[in-house]
Amino acid sequence: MSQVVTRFAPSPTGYLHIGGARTALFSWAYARKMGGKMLLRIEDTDRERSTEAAVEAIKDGLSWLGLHWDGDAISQFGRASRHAEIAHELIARGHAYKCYCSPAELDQMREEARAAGKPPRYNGYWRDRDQSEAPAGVAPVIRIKSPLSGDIVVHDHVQGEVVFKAENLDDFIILRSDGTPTYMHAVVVDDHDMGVTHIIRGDDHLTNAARQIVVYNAMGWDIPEMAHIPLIHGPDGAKLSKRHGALGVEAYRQMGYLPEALRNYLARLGWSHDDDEIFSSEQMIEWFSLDGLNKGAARFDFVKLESINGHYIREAKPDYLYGVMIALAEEVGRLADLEGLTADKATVLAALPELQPRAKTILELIDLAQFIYASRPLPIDSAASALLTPDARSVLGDVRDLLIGLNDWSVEAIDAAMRTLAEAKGLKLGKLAQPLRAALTGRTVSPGIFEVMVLIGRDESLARLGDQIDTK
RNA sequence: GCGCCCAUCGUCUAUCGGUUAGGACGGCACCCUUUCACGGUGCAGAGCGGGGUUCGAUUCCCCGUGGGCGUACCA
Repeated sequence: MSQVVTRFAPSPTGYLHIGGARTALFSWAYARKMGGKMLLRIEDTDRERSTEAAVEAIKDGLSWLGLHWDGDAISQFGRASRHAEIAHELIARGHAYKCYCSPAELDQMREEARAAGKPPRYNGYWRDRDQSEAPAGVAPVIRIKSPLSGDIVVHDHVQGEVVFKAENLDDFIILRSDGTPTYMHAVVVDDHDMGVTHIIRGDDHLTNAARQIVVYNAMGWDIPEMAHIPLIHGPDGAKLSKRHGALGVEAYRQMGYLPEALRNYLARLGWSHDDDEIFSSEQMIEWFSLDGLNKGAARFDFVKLESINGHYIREAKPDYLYGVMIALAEEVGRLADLEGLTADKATVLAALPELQPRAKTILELIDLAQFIYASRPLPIDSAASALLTPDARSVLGDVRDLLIGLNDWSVEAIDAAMRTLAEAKGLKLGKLAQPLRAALTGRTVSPGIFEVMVLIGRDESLARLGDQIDTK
């Protein structure tokens, strides 16, 4: 019974957003570190907003990031009768009661409290009132009896001891008038029943923790260890918006980020292990501890994410990257690229070591590979065509004559021949190389142009060169 | 309004009373160089403000300021 059990409990009202992904990452890392389990519970009690598609999106997102949960995902909605059972048990124990107040009466109470400079709260009208006074035809809610005085303290691994005065908490609803549980109640019952020992969640739940402790105490249940991690903010320090990165993890995949890079980046947002920046999942598990969690909110920074992504692209094996490129081209509908990458697989694989250091995302990697399968005559972008002046084209003519006579089509041989030619004509090598690059790739940026020539081969190289010399 | 949380370079962070306040991303300069990257070297860049406590505070306490979260028959 000493096994650690954590849980990730998203509500399926949308995709797995970036903040949720990080919460899951920490819950997962802690469970793995402690040799315990991470459970997945879908908080779908809000029937209006919950969708099956969102459940799948969340599971897909977790799987893509490599955050595997133990056992089957649990539906909170499916446990409604258990929640109701506990609510009624609480009444029987004298810790809860039925309340018949109307929304209008509730509004009035809140207004009065606010006017008195107090937190807006329920005033306990039905707390000790006899049920015989109940109005006819009104379905009651069940409220828990929150302590009237004293402190409720949350012992938090991140925030420390957080004290809430009992008078600031009201008798909140645990069971709605339609018999369904509220979040505050369902969470406690589920965490208890699931044997959760450590609750790791966003600190937007910190005040909720105090309310939930009321339920734990009323039932006489042990309170799990808690760690409320700070939220992720946008670059301006305010709430994370879509423009700032509050997207589903699949959006990151579609932008060309590698799961290991996103995972690594997210881990460093609010958690640290000395000065380590780059680490594998295994290392994170080995190093992870609740003590390493930060208290302040972190801002999301796409630039740093890109940098880390670039690192993982550089380190990756070509065949792995090739697979990711194919899958991504298909996912985002880049059919021409999908076709070219598939048709010229061997060349792409051979070119990848040249491409990798130049790409920050998989999308960029695909762009960089386009010169391989581009069909003639190549589209020339504006910067490249600016390079193809009449003078440059005439130089390219000399280059072509030289290359036609070249027997050894290797980087070394081409390099030597080109340098000799440049010297003979009194030109810097760049004067030959840049127009050549424009002609062979249609761009001003590419891997080493001699490498490009070897990659696409002699015939294709000469043909592309010819396209630029002979037209005009 | 009320309650709670937070605060080190632009950003992510190290520091757990004594440091020239360290690293990473980004920026700038230089090197490498056929372009762009990669790589290498160097530079600039921070303890929110005010009070305490202490021989000594970035670090502990209080106030202020700024930001965040919560305040639902949402989760």
